[in-house]
Amino acid sequence: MTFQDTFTIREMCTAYDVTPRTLRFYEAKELLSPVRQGTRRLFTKQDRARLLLIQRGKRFGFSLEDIRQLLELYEHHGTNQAQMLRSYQLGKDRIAIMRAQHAELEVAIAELQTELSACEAVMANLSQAAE
Amino acid sequence: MTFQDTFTIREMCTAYDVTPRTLRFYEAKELLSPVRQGTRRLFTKQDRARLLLIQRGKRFGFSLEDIRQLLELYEHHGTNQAQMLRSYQLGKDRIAIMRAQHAELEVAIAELQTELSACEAVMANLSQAAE
DNA sequence: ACGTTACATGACGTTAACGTCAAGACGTGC
DNA sequence: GCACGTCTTGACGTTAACGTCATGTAACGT
Repeated sequence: MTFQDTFTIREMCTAYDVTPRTLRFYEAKELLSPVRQGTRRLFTKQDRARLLLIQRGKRFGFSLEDIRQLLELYEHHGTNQAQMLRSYQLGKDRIAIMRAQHAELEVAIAELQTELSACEAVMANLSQAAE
Repeated sequence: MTFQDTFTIREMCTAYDVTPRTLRFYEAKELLSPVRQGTRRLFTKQDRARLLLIQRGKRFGFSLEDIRQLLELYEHHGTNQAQMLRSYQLGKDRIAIMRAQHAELEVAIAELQTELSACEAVMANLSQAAE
């Protein structure tokens, strides 16, 4: 009784809230590499980790191609030195972008909060005037 | 000698690094509302502020439609009460998303930094082995 | 008056990231 | 052994956010 720690495509879909089409699309774009049992896909633990990174990257506004290149960085197994240096540089650039984004988000959040507070003040006045 | 604080489309493009097509597109989508001098567009100070918010929103991965609705919040001038309440709620939702994104970014940055450090270690070994 | 820019409005093309549908293979219960 | 559900591979459709012409006009220098 060998216990294979793999998910079928349907299991993946319910677990990560995506469609089969999306998973096949990601495979075509070389973001995932499920193994095959006959003709069917079986998604490994690695695929699941990758999918989490993909979804996170998307929330940050990265393109799938951006993400694909970043994934290489997270798996410098069979990569040669030149390849590794490239993805390292790419990671460096990306982390700089993310730091900038992080700082900018703070500003944006503060500004939006100010707007919301102003909005609340106006609405308080309105409801008071209605009495 | 009246000094109009407006930009032509070309001035906007060079100032904000966008194309004329982009500005016209934003106008069509009601994100900008330049005044007209005859047939030509003149972008006001308000348009410039809006454009900055648009570009920032895009960096956060928001769609133009998301941004358009947020812009309404920043200008509750002629809006009625119902309209105001809606954009207020929308702002509430959005700021929650942004806060989550902010927290998630910290994690992602830390993880990526770990990868980069590991990468540096490997590369240091390689260059040492080459001696 | 006239050629040169700068701008205008369509209208069609493009890319990313999937959605949707058609047609076939594959295992599973009965 | 066959109906059924789940999977497969194409292939074409769709939406967002513009790019890229083609064609026309309006101001401006000479």
